[in-house]
Amino acid sequence: MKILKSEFYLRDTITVAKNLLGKILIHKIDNILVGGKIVETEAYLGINDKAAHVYGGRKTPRVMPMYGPPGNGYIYSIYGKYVCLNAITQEVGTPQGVLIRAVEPLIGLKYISRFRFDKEYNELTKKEILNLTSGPSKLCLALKITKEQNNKMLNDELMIIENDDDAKKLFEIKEDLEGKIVESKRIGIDYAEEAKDYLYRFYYKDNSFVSKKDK
DNA sequence: CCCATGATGCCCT
DNA sequence: GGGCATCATGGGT
Repeated sequence: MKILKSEFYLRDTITVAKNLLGKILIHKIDNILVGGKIVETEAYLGINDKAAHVYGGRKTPRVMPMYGPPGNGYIYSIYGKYVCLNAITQEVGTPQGVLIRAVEPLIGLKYISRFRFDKEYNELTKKEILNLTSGPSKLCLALKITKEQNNKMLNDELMIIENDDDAKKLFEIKEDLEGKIVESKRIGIDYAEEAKDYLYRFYYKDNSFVSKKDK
């Protein structure tokens, strides 16, 4: 199992956002594993990006994990009851990152369905299956990602690994549903003026767990 | 299917 | 006190 190293995240953030597609997000909780393949991401380009939490160089307690090392995890709470996960890019002091917006559930489906809908996987409706991890906060609920993991490197309990032959075999990853990478506008940032139109969202055209597709 | 709306609490001003 | 990198629900089509 090859965990992505700091160097992976020490590249320009757009490149990292695109290259995170296809990688596998895994959460190890005691003795169980849950995880999925990343199928949708968004890049947030730091202090000059009006959509970013650190726009203008803000250094409030909430956003400090963004100033951490490449490969750090930034998990923030939003709308009262949800959280979202970012993988931090660039060197210490340069606060950029990639929001993980959707994954395809693969590992520990039994636990994922329990965490998300408190049901057995084979009792889920088709709609519920598609709703397991098709959004930035849905995937956190499904993989039991909480602020416990905030400001920790993504190479331990919460980690992102290569989707290589090893992983495919180990986790019995079947035929990949991907298609081309689509570049699109970021979601939920209407306040960001001209930055709201930047094409900083990336997703697999043919994957059904993407949160929102363009026409 | 699509769209509109309310929930809900932390974080910042 | 206002805003928020969201989600679930309910009604119309």
